[in-house]
Amino acid sequence: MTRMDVTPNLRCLSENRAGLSLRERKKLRTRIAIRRATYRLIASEGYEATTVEQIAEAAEVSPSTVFRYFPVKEDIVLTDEYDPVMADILRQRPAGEPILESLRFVIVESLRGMLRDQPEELYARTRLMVEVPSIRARMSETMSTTSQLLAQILAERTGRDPAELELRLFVSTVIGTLREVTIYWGERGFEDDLFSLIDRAMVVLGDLDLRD
Amino acid sequence: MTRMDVTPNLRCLSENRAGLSLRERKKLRTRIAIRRATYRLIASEGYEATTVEQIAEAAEVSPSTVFRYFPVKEDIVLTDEYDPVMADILRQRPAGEPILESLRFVIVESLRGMLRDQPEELYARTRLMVEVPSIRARMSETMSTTSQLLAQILAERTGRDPAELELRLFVSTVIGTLREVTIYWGERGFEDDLFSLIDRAMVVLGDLDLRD
DNA sequence: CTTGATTTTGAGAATTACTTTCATTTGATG
DNA sequence: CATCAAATGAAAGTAATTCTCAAAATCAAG
Repeated sequence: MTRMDVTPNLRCLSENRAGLSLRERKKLRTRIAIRRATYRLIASEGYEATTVEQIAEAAEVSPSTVFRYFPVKEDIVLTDEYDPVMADILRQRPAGEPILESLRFVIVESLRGMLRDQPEELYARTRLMVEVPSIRARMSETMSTTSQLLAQILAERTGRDPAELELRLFVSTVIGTLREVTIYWGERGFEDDLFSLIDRAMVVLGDLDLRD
Repeated sequence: MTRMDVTPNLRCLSENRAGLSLRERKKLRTRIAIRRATYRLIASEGYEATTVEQIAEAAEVSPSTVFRYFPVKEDIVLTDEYDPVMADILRQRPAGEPILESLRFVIVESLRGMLRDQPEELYARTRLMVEVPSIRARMSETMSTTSQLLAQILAERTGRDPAELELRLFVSTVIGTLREVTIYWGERGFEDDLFSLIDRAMVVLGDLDLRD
């Protein structure tokens, strides 16, 4: 809800404490504390075995507060603030650039950002995506939201109808590919170079393009 | 668990009562009763508002039994027996056929079958997919299983490694497209012709193909 | 058709995610 | 400091899901 007013810094995300009121900073701290506690507990106990009560205790807040910040347990682990980042990157792409290329750029840049800022979180999240079906499922939902957002932006840029089937399919295919690549990467223990995998994926997408 | 021994008839699925023991037939009847009761209740009360207890009562079984048949509430609504059907259709495709064409055929034929055998269920399910996020999420998971199954078959046919990234991406893209098209279809109140939508989707996928 | 083995079912208790409500605390502000 | 609005915690409630165990149904032999 309050996410809109924070212009996201492409560099460091959850550290963005500049110019926030005491209240806001406290909220941010709580949010981070909950997430940290969760990742810690999950790492030692596993996802299912970690109850919200434990998380609350570890983060030194009440269970109600946890639910206030993250309505669904899975959200704690997969809510990321990268949607607006991706949106920004996409908006900065030249209008004439082929759509596939724009999306590739967005994906690569976002991943690069995540790997730079919070690599551990990216690994942890990917691991969860591979291991916990409910998280994987929810992640797909998240990505489908991302997909809609990007489609919206591309619609503006190309003057298409954002609801147009073809555009939706195009974007969701690319995002779906990102999902698959990430899972593949995680399944094989992060041994491959993520960006090489993305390159291979792009080859498969080949000259997928929107025609008129 | 017992699903493997039933060679699925391409014509009528849940009616396949031939040569089953009393026990098996009874189980099948229970399964169908639960599903029917669920769809009925959902139609009048909505998905979230329908509790498993109500379902159990309506189907005249105990809640435990419901959970024994469908471990997760969502399963009642989205478990379908079409995976083996799709697999069979795919296996019958000529080895030389382009993969995309094979998959298109599988999709079109399966949908045709569903529309013929249980159109109401297809509509109901699609409606749920559009309206209930948790179902949509789970449906994606289901489709990803389907996707793996089909990839496996295609791997055998083409002599590829079933775990190969490119193959996985290819199949999951096509299945993901089916998902999107179905949602699109449902969002617009089933006004479009489903098969025309699929044709349009195939145009977007264009000459997506696996190269070596 | 009776008996004993096997399967399926139902009853009930326990866990846990999630919701809702309300009183209390805390930061923002004049 | 006094006041208002937002944030928190406490507590009770709902519903999904799991587990356990005993009763009932089916099956396979004799």
